[in-house]
Amino acid sequence: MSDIAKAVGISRQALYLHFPTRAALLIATTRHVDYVKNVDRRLEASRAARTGIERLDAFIEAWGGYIPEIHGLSVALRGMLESDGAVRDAWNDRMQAVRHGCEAAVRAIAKDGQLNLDLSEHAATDFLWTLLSVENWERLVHECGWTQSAYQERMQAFAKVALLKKSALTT
Amino acid sequence: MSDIAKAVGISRQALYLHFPTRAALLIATTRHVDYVKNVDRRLEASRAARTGIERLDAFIEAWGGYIPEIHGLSVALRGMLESDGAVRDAWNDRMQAVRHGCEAAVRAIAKDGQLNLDLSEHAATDFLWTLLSVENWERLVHECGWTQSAYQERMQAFAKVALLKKSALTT
DNA sequence: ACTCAAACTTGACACGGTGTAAAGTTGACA
DNA sequence: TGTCAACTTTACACCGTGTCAAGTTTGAGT
Repeated sequence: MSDIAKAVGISRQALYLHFPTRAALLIATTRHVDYVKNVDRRLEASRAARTGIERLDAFIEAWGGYIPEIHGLSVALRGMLESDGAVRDAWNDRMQAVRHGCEAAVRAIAKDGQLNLDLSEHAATDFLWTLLSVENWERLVHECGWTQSAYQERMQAFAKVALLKKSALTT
Repeated sequence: MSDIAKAVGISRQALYLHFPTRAALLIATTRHVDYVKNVDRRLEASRAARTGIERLDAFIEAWGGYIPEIHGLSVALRGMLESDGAVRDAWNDRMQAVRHGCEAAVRAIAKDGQLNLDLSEHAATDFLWTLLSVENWERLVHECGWTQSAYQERMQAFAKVALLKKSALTT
């Protein structure tokens, strides 16, 4: 809080006047970033897709491209997940938005009759959502040194082989 | 530290006599758990496998079955990753052991000529390692409610479709 | 130009958790 | 009996979060 106040050029107490707790500041930042970067619009851009596969690709591109922009914030938020309920709620809320995107893509694939027969829609959503987690992005891009475009292409490929039935893969 | 001292039945200061810092205690705990549960032996059980695919399955079974046992500890450790270099080293060291297991499985698959042609051994290792992260296990088992056996089976299936070339998948 | 409220400042303090320091107790064993 | 290690009690320093109170600046409305 001191560091932020210093950076902003106000006193620490003025910061507390605006944001009663550190958690509140982070949550407000999350909301603000959402507003400025317009996550929801990005995620729903994939709605335009006609086929399930197109939708999956579009979703992975939109979300995968968004992760780098929120990464720093997500690290700060995640550091408080256990200790602070409000942060947990804010984080879960955002992650549920991502999950809905995953769910929609899976449903579109299922509608096309192309979902892997071994998976329920629910399990497929769980897996896609997990695959696309910020943590996995961090590991692959930061720790393993994948480029952003390699990340996106490979995730699209992995998602397809995992979620689609075999007959849909040669398409 | 107070809570632990209380639970152990000694004074907080006696605890500091044994472990100079909180981080040291966690690291020592990690070492002890490793010793008691013998991770390395488990992970290397997959060495016996004759084919790459067998090795992959055995590794996922061994590591996947081990995660629940270290999960609580891993949560504590991860909470200190940013702030404490020694914790980071200890954690990275353990994670590198897992990565070596992944690498060995990937190499065995490549030796069989069954590795997905779109992936280098390195990229395949990166992906497998990421797929099998403790964080993903948490998300799927705790948050999504997958059973441990569903986790293991599905991870084996996902790993195979992601890493093997198409001609090896019908086997 | 004056007033008033909101925004902000300074300075102090409480609390909890980590880690340090010092002096005293206990018990084993040589 | 002496001594050494393990432990205890008590006290304190430091840091970060959050609170409180009193005083100052600013600027919008009349």
